[in-house]
Amino acid sequence: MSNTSLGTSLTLKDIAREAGVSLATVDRVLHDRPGVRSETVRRVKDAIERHKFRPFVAAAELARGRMLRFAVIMPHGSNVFMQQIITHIGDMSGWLSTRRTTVETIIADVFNPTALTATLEALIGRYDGLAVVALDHPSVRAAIDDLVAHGTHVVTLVSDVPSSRRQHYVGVDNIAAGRTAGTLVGRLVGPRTGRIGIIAGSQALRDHAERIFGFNQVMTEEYPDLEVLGVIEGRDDDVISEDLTARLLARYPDLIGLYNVGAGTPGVANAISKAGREKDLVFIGHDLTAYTRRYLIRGVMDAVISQDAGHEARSAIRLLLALARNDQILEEQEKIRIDIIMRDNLP
Amino acid sequence: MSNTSLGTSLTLKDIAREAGVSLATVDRVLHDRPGVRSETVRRVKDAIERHKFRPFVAAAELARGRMLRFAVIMPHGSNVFMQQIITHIGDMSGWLSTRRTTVETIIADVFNPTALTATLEALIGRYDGLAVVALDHPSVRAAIDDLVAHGTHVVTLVSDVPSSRRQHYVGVDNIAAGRTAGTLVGRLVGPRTGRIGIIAGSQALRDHAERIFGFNQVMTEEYPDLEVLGVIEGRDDDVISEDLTARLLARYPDLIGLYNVGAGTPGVANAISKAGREKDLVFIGHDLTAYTRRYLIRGVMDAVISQDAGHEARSAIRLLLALARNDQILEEQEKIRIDIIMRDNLP
DNA sequence: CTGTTAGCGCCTTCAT
DNA sequence: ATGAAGGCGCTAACAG
Repeated sequence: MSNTSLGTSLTLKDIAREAGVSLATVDRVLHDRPGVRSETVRRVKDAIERHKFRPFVAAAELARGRMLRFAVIMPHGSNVFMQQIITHIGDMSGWLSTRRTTVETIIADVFNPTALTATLEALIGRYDGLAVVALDHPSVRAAIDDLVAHGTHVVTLVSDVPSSRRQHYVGVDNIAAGRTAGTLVGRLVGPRTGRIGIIAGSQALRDHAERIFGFNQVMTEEYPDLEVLGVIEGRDDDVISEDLTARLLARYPDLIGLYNVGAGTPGVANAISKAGREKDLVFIGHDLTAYTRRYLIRGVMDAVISQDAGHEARSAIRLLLALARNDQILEEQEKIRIDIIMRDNLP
Repeated sequence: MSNTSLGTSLTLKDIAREAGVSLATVDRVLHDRPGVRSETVRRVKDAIERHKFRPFVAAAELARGRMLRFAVIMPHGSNVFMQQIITHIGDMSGWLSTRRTTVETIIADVFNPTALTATLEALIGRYDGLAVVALDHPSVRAAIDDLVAHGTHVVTLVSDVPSSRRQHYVGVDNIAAGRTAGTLVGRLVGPRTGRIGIIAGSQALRDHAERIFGFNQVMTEEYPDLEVLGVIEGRDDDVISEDLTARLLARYPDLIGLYNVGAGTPGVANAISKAGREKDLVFIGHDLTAYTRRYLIRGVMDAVISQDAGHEARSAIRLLLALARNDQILEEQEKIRIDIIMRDNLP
């Protein structure tokens, strides 16, 4: 029987007494605020350290008094995955209102650097925290850095801007996701040889490019017998994707595997079904939706690679909350996993 | 731009004024405490409903003043997965101390119903919340119900006691986990035919039995050409498992798949390596550990089916916290997934 | 540079 | 059955 926590709870007052100063001074030290002699700072920090004192977050929250304002910046359009994130953010509103926190969803043209930059710049000073689905572009980076410099906490969502000062990235490693797709295709086609097709939304999208990169890595390294065809761009559109897939199937009768990098999965699935290739073609895609769920159950799809939209939504909000209250972040909890979903482990 | 949360924040006082009563009365209604005329209750509830009022958790937490005491009841022994949970619980202690909450780990003989029952009974009235790795047995169920009746919040962890009054189960559906293993073996062996071996700790363990059940379900339904051998019991022990696996491999040269239901995976892996069967034998097991991680990378194992120990630990604690403070539970967040882990999506 | 003080919103006695 | 009032521990304004 081991105690994994501290016994009785100290308060600021105890530390103040210990260090021979007033409450206010301890508070200043605790928050690295100026106006305290370094000698005094040391004394106070000592006392804090000695007792492993951690202020009671509830009291701080109450005393701060202010409401927290967060915003999530999402792309417009009908991408199901993004819709899921928006829905999950909405699902938290009750929980958040109980914490005096509001979240707004701001729809922006995140694929246009100029537009996104303008949107971000206009938000300076208006929110305590921002979660942004951001394009990686110098002016966007600058806008993010500006926001952070002005005291807004920023996390990037789904798509990162690695060189910026955002305090966290909430999303997956897309190269690894692509590699996972590659391994699944390679393993599931088995000993057969033949061609493998790749359909992407656009190779100009960073996440799509990264997934393709990872996919090809695995294919060349480990499945040299499988011939990977050039990438086809379905622009994340069902109709276009169906059309392109149909042509591909007609043209290459020895096509044994298909990897859909982005959206448009219903289109691809339709083409496969119409060609009567559901059984023998290995088909892997991304994101769990009402559609892909059905395709898994029917056996049209063999596996879905997914990042949990709910987890990403909650993680972004949790991070912003922790940053705003400067509460401890449980790093492990905020790692987004690459989920492999097959028929039997559907959530 | 849509606001997903409430505007200004009301307080108890506002509701009190609205309903023409005092703070204390609103508080009573809010917590279903007795001593309020039903007519008054209605008036207050109306006002609360009308304004969608939710009390500020931070204020409640501060006012309550009391520290919360939780305990996690874990089996003794060296099961790595259980150790991971214990470690993750420990990792939260800093975060918890900031919330005036302590967690203790209690090691008990959870496989012995009498012993477990006694342990539980002795805990009545001593904790605000309990997470229990529990055996499903009538006397254990009774003990849990007793605890709940005395105001202790109880969640079951890893292994459920479905008929009890525990307010939550934190863990996975083991039948589905077994089915997932079955699908993976079936798909990964490809078009080959041959025999499939199953090694379990003990068929008397509920979770092992359920996994085997799910595994066999899939094999009979979908892979009738694969002959599944009778279950071998390695008692979750590396040495025994290695020995048994070695015999199996020697006896059945056409063994093409192996499913290890419980622990002892290093033993099984060793036997496979020594027999030089790493490449052609499909090997699936449970739980991500330092070992299984290495086996995935080396290609000895093809996939690991896992439940995230960190998630389970955090989920159990979060649930107990929410229950104790009667804060909203985000159900979706507490669902434990069956993770399929292959080399490329290793976390 | 440091201390004093008035709340923040809710819970909990204690009166009525 | 209901109300009044004093904190809980911290923050932030204001004094000194």
